[in-house]
Parts: sequence; C-alpha cells; structure tokens
Amino acid sequence: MLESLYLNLGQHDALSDAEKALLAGAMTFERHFATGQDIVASGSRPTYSTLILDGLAARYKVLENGSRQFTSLQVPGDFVDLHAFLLKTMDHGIVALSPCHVRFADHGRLRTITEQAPHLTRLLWLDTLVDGAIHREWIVAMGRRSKTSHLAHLVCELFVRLQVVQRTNGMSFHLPLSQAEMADVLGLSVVHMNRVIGALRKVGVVSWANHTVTILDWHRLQEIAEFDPTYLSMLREPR
Amino acid sequence: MLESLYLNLGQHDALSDAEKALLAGAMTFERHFATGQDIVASGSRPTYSTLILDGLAARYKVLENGSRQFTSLQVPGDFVDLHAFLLKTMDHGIVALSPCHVRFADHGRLRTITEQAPHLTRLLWLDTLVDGAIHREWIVAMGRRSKTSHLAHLVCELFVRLQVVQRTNGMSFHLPLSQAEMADVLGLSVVHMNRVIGALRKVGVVSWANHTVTILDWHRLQEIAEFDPTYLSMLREPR
DNA sequence: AACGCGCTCCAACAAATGTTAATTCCTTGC
DNA sequence: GCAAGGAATTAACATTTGTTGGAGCGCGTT
Repeated sequence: MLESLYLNLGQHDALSDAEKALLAGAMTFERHFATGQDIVASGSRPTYSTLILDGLAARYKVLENGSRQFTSLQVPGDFVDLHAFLLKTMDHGIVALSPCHVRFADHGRLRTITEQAPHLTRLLWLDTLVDGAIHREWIVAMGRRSKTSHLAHLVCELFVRLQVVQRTNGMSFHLPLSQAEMADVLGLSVVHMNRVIGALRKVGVVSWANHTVTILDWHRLQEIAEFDPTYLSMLREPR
Repeated sequence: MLESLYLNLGQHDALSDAEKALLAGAMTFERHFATGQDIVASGSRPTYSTLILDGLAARYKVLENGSRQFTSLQVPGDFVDLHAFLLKTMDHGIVALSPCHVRFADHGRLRTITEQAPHLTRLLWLDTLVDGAIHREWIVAMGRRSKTSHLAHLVCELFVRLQVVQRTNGMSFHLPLSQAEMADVLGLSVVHMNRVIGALRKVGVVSWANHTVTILDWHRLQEIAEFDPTYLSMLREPR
C-alpha cells in the first residue's frame, strides 16, 4: 500500500522495517480525488499531510488577474504538503491533475516521529529538501534555459522521478496534462506551449500523443536539457 | 554574535535559552569572504553548514553557455547551505555578493541536535521549508508576473526579510547588487533589467541609487507586487 | 446523424525581451 | 589631476513570446 513511499524515501538511504512501521502507523484514512479537484486549499491549515498513492497532482498559485502557475508536480510516493506540518498555513493550493488516490498522515503522529525517530525524521526532512532542490532547478530553467530546453529538462526530471516509483513503461510514461496545463507549468501562453512541444517533437527526441510521452533519444534529450540528476539526490548513502 | 540567527529562527516560534546554547555549541570557526568569492563550491560535499553573520550571499547555477541564474538571496541569519547537511552533495554554488562574515556549523553537532532536541530540529527543518516557500514564490514571479511586478515583489520580500534581522534603515535597505547581478536574479538581460528598474522608479514607488533601495510608497509597491507575506511564515506559533 | 465541447494546432499580428554597440557617469589607481 | 575600467543608460534592430481568431478533430450526448 505504501510501497511508493518506501521507494521514494528509500532511494536516498536505507529504510528499516521499524521505520516503515512508524510511517504506516502515522497514516490514517484514504481518499479519492477527481481530476481538477483541490486536494488541499490555499489558505487552509491542514492537520494531515497528504501522501499520493496514485495519480498526478500539482502545487499552484493563482494571481489576481486569474493566471495560474504550477510550482511543482507531484508523483506517487510524494507528500504533497509535508511542509504544512511545520509551515502550518498553506500559502498555495494543491490540485489533482488526474484521478488521485491519497492517504493522510496525521500531524500529531509525525510530531511523535520527530520526538522518537531521529533518522526517520531526517529522511522526511530530506524529502522536503529534495522538493527545494527541484524548485531551484525549475527557477534556473525558467530564468536561463530556452523554452525547448526547459521542456526537455522537465521530461527528463519526470521520467527519472516516475522510474523510481515504477510508473514508467520502457521509455514511456503517462502525462495527463493538457497543453494549457503544461503552459501553467512552464509559465507560457498556450499557443507558445504548443510551439515548444512541436519543436521538441520535430527534433525527434520525444513522441508525445494521447497523454503519453515516449523518449526516443535519451542521450540527445539530456543534452538539450543539460540534465544532471544530482539535484534529485538519488544516491543511497547514510543521512 | 548569533543574534541574527536567533531573530531569524525565533520569528516562527519561541527559542529557549537551552536551544540557543545548543545552536551556539554547534558553531565552530568564523571566516570572511570578499565580494565575488565562492563561499561553497558546486559539487562539493561540505561537512559544515554556513551561517551568514553579516553580508549578502546567493545560491546560483551556471549553464554550459555561461549564463548564470541565482536561485536565492541570503541575508544575515540565514543558513546558506543547511540543506547540505542531508543532501550531502552541493548541486549549486554559493557566492558572496558583498563582504561576508560567516560562521560554520558542524554537521556532526547538527546531527546530535536531531537526536536530542526535537523542537530545535523542527525549527531548523522549518528554516529550510521557508527557503522552499520562497523558491515557490520566485517560480510564480518568473512564470506569471510582469517583470515590473516581479521586481517589486523581490523588493518587498527583501525588505521584510531584512527587517526581521534589523538590517533596514527606516524604509531603506542596502542592496549591493549590480544591475547585471540583478539580471541574474530575475532571469533577464542586463539591458532589460535596466528598463525594468527604470519603470519601477518612474512609477515613483521606490528610489534606487548607490546600492540603496528606498521604498517611497509601500502600499502601492505591495499592490504592484501582489505581495502577501504569508509564505514567509512570520507568525510566531508552536511548531 | 447532428450537436456541443474541449483540446490541438495554425496564422497573422502585437508586444515584450534580447543583442549589439555606443555614450555617459563614476570610482579607483597612478 | 588624469587615465582606465567598470557600471548605468540609451538607441536601433533582431528574436522570442503573447494575443486574437479560427479551423479541425475526437468524443460524448441528444
């Protein structure tokens, strides 16, 4: 049931059975969300943190003029709002980009983990640090990469992250976002998003249809993206 | 000596004297860095985390074509690389943007804190979570705000953060960045950065000369920026 | 089968942003 | 005081990105 979480946390350092049991013990009820539904509302003060068991979700903010920007994409095994455990108030919303199956971790029990299980605490902390590392990579992509490179980088990142939790199929993965939603990831207009996807297709490094992305030339895609997975901390070492 | 750190961590929740002592005990030697010097090198594996006592620093990445993007600005009281305590390998560099006086916290002693001081651990974790929240706000600014609004937002953010650690002077603060460096913050060309600063000046909400920024109309600046400080978690509450 | 709807894709034009190159201003070293 | 070099500023032009409007396509409903 929590296999994705174990895969996700366990990629950075070994997870003991006792720690898995502690995590399982922190979990409470499950819930399903339909595509487009808010999983966590901006401004709310959750008393649970949400683990994605299956589906794709995103953090986002909306400006006064109605434009939206996604600040992260969350895959199975990710806590979408572990940060709310300490930040308390959500300064952004979280929306389901596909049907999402989630499970809620009680903040009281997470607190107990911080009191009694230092190593597991560090792994949870680390999970939020990787979040931050991804954010920094996105900032670089938005500020200094060409749009094609930005998109290529995102494809690389998603592929690697989905592979860790076994949601890839060969060199393909399912990406349920519409081009309008992709535009809210990269910070572009829909029209230009369409151009950029077309450009990446034209180079021949990916095929992209029916919400399925297939990487045709990983080496060249990585080159276009200047993708270096160091920031994902996928090396298993003592933490 | 560590007053800025206490102010920074203490803005979110009360810091006990025992916790202050633990923090002080984790600190080792001090060092000065000249403007432009690297405080932490990309790719390194620090065994210390760096606390800024005085000065301004920034995290950055450089792409193959030589362009640079800052991913954060760090003010006194900030740990510039607390995340390296668990991420282990630096995936970016940290550079001094002004003469910097820093002090190094030993990772071994930080680890001891995580074993023995859960509340202080949560506050250190929180510190990195606020980092993440700032990153998200930057992503939104880069993706969906006008450049003028982005700059206004940055001015608001810096003013508030500097105020917490008592580095403001009335409605003014010292900002030692050249326009080329500012361009690496916003992800613009130098020429356009100059245009945008000019635009903000022209509106009359800030004056900006000799590396000193003065906010002339906070209300209107905040309006232009759509600045909502919630993401900085400045409310003191139990964490 | 007809219709409506959301999504992809495209064209034409408008606006924002980058590039190159010069000019001026200011600080620093001599 | 003067020369040199960095930084700010501006102009002219090139490129990227946004906007508006619409065509085509798949899909579910009537």
